[in-house]
Amino acid sequence: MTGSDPRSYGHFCMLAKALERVGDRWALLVVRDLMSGPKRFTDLMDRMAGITPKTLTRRLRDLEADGLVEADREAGRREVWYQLTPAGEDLQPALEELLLWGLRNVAEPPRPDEPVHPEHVLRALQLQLQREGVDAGSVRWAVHVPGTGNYTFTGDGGRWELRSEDGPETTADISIRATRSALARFLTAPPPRDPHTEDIEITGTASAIRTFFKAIDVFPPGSHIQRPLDA
Amino acid sequence: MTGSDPRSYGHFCMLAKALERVGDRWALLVVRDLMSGPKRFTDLMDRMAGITPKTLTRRLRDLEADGLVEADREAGRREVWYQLTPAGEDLQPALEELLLWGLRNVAEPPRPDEPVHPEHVLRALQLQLQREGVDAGSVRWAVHVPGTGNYTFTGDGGRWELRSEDGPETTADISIRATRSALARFLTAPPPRDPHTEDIEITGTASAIRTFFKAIDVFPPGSHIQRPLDA
DNA sequence: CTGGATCCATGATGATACTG
DNA sequence: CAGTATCATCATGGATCCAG
Repeated sequence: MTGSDPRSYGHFCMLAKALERVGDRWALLVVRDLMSGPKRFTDLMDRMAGITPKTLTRRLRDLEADGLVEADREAGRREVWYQLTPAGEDLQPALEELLLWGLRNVAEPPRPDEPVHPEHVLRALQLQLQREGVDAGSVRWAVHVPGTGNYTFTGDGGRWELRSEDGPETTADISIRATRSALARFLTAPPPRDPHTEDIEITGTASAIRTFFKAIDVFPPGSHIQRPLDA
Repeated sequence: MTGSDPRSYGHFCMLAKALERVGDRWALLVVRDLMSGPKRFTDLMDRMAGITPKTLTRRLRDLEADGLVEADREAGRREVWYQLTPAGEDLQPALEELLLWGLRNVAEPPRPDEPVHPEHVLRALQLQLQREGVDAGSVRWAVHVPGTGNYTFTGDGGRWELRSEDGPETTADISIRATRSALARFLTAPPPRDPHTEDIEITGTASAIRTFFKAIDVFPPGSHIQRPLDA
């Protein structure tokens, strides 16, 4: 009412001001997908199944105007690359806490028709391992998901990292190969997990595989403590 | 086809699932104001200037359905008290990170007509002191703001707390008395601050007041490191 | 092909007034 | 005190189309 901008809350509260910038529908999901590096318009369209081009355009323009996103439009090049500014990257702690809240409070198994991007599942695993302080020594896990690229999961003394690998497969302690949905089902199922699941292939030394299974026992959260019995 | 609920993102991503529950407009501001204790409908209306009763009702019903908020409707009593469930309280880390992001990235001084609630400003100060690890020993500051109640700010070895005081004024090292907007202007102005500002009254020993001013030098963020000099 | 824009439908939100 | 009712507006979704 007071503010010239109807989308403003008009409160002198930094949470309200934060939400004025990232509170719109899809906004934080755009930031999430740009967190792993610059992307093109169609890259973002692919990852965010369900968004319309109109809405994505609007979100990118808003985020750009608020200084969270930067568009690289090089002359003579077709593609437009969107990337986060420092202010955008600075949202990482908030995104992590929101993701962990979702992990703790709305953990539902994936529905059969629900699109799954490996990066989102692996990111959840990484944050949970980090949060629980799981220390599996110095390990390196390669994850291969046909159609969405390869990921490398590394742990070193309680510190975990997730990287997307564009190049050829690198050496790793274990190698996991699965479809998108199989990976999601495997990781979201409560322990104990079956090392010989049909639809997922894990290779490596028996010792490395045991280390892997022991580490991911903390995922999903609460599963190693207790399981509520319902759907 | 994909989602029976049109408000669902339809992604298997815990951040998306979190945003399905707290991503609606005003939702996180409701959670914010319930974080300091149970409130009535009109309490929330007062704090969230600009929300319409229809929208507040809708948000409370949604949050209740999602298990974040609980309504106490005692028979024979007019008032309805809303409070957070454990899942709702569990949002505190996420709210704190979002607030700190706002503090770091959109720090604007309050506009003259902008309603200010002391709790929001003091909460920002608390989080910043905590985040910066400021240790002022064991201190107790009383804040009196006519019309919005009293607050007690306590610090003990790097750990800071903010409480709303319903009862009479308790003993404290210093006592701050100001209007809403004066308090906001005082705290959001970059240091060095003037201990003898006209529109704010600070009482206590000279030593205690020095401790106070030194502690709040970290607020707002970045102000104690460097100030951009333009023009 | 990428990176959008346009048209239309609908649901969410805002403004204002009123009620059990 | 705690909402509901009504109307207006805006953001978003769905589908299609277009320019470089």
